[in-house]
Amino acid sequence: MTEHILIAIAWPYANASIHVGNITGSHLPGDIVARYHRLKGHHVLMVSGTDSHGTPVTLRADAEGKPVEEVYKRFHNEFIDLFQQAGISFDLFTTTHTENHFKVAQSVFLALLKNGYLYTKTTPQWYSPAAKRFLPDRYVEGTCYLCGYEGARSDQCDRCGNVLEPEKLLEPRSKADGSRPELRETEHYYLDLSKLEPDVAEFLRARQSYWRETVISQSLGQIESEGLQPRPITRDLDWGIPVPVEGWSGKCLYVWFEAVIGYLSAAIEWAKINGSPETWKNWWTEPEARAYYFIGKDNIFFHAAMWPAQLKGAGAQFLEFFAGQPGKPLNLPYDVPANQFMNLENKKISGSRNWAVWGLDFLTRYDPDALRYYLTINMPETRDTDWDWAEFVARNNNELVATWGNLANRVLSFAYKHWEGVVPDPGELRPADREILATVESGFQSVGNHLESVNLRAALGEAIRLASEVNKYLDTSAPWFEIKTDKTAAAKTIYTALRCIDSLKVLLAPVLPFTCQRLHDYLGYDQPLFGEQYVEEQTDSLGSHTTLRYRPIPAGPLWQPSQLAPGKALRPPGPLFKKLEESVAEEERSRLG
RNA sequence: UGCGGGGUGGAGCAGUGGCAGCUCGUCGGGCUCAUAACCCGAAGGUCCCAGGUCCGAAUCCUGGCCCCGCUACCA
Repeated sequence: MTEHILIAIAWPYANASIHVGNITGSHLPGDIVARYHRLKGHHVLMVSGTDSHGTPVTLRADAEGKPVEEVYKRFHNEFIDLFQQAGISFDLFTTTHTENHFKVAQSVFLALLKNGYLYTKTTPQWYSPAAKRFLPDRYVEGTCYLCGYEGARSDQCDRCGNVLEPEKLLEPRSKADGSRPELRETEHYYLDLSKLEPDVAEFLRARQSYWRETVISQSLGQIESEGLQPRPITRDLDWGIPVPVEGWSGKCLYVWFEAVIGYLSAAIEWAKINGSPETWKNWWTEPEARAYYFIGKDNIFFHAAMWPAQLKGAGAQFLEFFAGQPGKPLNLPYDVPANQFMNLENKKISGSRNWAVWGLDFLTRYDPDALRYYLTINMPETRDTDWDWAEFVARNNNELVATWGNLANRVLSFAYKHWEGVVPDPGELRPADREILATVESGFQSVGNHLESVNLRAALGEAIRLASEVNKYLDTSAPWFEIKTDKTAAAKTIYTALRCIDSLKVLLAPVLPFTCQRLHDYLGYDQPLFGEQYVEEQTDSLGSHTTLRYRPIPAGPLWQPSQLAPGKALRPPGPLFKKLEESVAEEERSRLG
């Protein structure tokens, strides 16, 4: 049966480049699961985009003396470049700065308003007369009214560790320009999360059995101990989505509220530019559809508690405001398999200190599948992990190159050399041949189950273990010996081994799409394993924005054991991976900091 | 202070009640198809410490010690 799978990936913020921690945290795991479901023949919709709004972007633009649009677009285009090179195969990677997203976000707001989940409240906020704007709490520094520390942020003191009431800060100054802000009254909308708390708790309890422990404890656990408090969802800002209420000009939807709505608006945009504007509903309002959200641990509460509250609160009324007619309510997340963090050489990644491995920079020196392999086998699924350059080199050489790459290469070159470039005819297979085939083919269940439940390390480990089984089989059968005395026996061995690597190619393809495609070509196939990524410009009333898209191949399940036919023509093989010098570790370490 | 995550052979990790496992490294052997790759074997652990529960604990309970994160625009 064909399923609809929504792969929702965290939206990178438009004020910093993407590093390996970001990639292993959300983009790569999402892509692996998406590719797996595509191979299964399911209908996958994988979306994300650049989170373009908010104060940090405007401050950065001010600092550079450039228009804010220019700054967000620079990062947006950089993200697209990286995702294309790394094979992060979004059906649509867009941005929050689109006419469509504005309308979708405003419709969610209006639905919540109509359903009685919003209220307004007036509070004092720090206002900068110099910059003529309100400042976010963390951009106001001053003296802590509890301990007297002079470098406290208005919402939190670094020295005494207390959470502060921003308006009580002494000697306030703007972090942007040092000027002295003043308190001004301002009115904002609040999402009454306390009203939605029972719904959110029920939603989480229903999923408790299969969600990651860390995610449950940080969402359900926190709600049970502290409850859900109302939160403001608007800000005094001009770079963002206007509040769709008369008399509220100069105020925008708060980024935490608005950006997550991108998962919905991107699906809608995708359907629209595909010329089938209603199809997004297959993923969003059909209850059997499953939505997976790939995020880092810092985002757990927003995705596992707040976003479900927004969706539940908007409910069927979303369509009333968006399309002018009522419809089904929106689907809540099926799973939020959040990852922990990846450190770098035992220290926390820090962009500003250049303690980071940047995605684009990495790909100028190494291949994308080497990156994807190391990030997957070392993915922070249950705890923080560490990127260690020496380990990267060792795993690349010992596992990727030696166990898997060498297996494919030795089988292919032997076959190509001794059977004039075609798959040998094995005749009747021997018990040992059938046994190794059964072992490898069991991977479609075992590896598949791991991918299905988003245990990607385990999935990859299992696939590599199966490759190692084939190496043992080859050693036992020794076709290089058989060929001297009994070419028929060697044909059985090599045919069997070819079928094994043909199957392993599929099992590994979600993690290693580039090299598996190469192997697929060597094995003589003409149809590709996956569709292709391409860049396309979209135009709307806000101007134009670049999108990264994916052109799928005709549907049909490829996730099944090899059916390699004897006599099939092979193509001249070559090594799939590059072995790395051990000196690489030291060279790379010297780039840090 | 508080909250969270950890302490398992040289390194990195898996393992939540039943003979302690994986990858790498080390040592010895085999093979020569393959990117000096592949295969076999060996050495190496009081599973942080001390109590407790249990027929039985790395795994559960109690107490203690140590490390890391939450404190910076930074996932």
